[in-house]
Amino acid sequence: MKFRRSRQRESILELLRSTKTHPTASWIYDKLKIEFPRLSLGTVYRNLNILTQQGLINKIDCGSTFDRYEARNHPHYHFICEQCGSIFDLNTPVMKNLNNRVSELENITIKRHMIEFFGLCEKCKK
Amino acid sequence: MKFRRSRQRESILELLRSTKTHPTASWIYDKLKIEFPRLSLGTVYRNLNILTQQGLINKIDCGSTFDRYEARNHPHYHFICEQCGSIFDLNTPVMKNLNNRVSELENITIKRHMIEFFGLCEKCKK
DNA sequence: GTTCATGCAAATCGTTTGCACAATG
DNA sequence: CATTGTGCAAACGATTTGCATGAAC
Repeated sequence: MKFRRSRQRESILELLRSTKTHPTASWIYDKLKIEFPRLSLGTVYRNLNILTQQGLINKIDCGSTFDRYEARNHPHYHFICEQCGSIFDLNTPVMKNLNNRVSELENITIKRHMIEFFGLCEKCKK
Repeated sequence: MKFRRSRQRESILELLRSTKTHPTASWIYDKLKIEFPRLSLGTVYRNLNILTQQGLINKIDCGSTFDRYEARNHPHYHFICEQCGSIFDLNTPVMKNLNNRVSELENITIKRHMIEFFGLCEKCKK
């Protein structure tokens, strides 16, 4: 796939680079509506996908478009297969002191954390 | 809010407790359709929300129903405010050896990981 | 018998897509 | 001029909700 330049896409990238927040598509749409009065949300989504493909921006996701549930038993981390999307519980011990360590470093109060590890599961590795 | 018991809700909890997978609502729906032929997806969703409220199950999420984007610069972790949903980049150094450590422990190949810390941000703390 | 839960269908919301036209190289 | 990007509107898929009926306490 070959990409051409477009003023819309360049403005989206510029806008994302200029902010420390983690915008949603509609936030971007609202901002750029001033520069491009005829802009459509579809264009924003299309360009966000292209920029992600190009590795110029990151989409913050958990590896699934579905809500997923689990019966709470004990704290644990997750391993998510990048190919098939399966989620596995890990036995790796939870870092209990991590919240406190980071709280001190950042000067905020952290109550909990989640870690997702990504890679290929047994089946997809073959 | 007061909750009554319902056979549907109890079966959903039982099902979630009996599996090591991380089911979606429709997977649960399919399984329970045998026991409750008139079951509706709405009921599954309602009960999943109630069970989550009661703390009996976990919903695996990243703190946002919107896709969020950021311009990639350097690896970092995220802090997410449990109240307002804001996402902040942390300066805490990334644990480069974590992938390898966990890979050895679990005997799988981990390529990357994400950490989200949760708590209350400056504004919401007040 | 009052309140909560259910089934059903319609509505909602974020995101994607088909199409005709405009912009890029 | 061949191809990619745009705006617009319709479609999509996961989740939620309104309503009349049924179950729980």
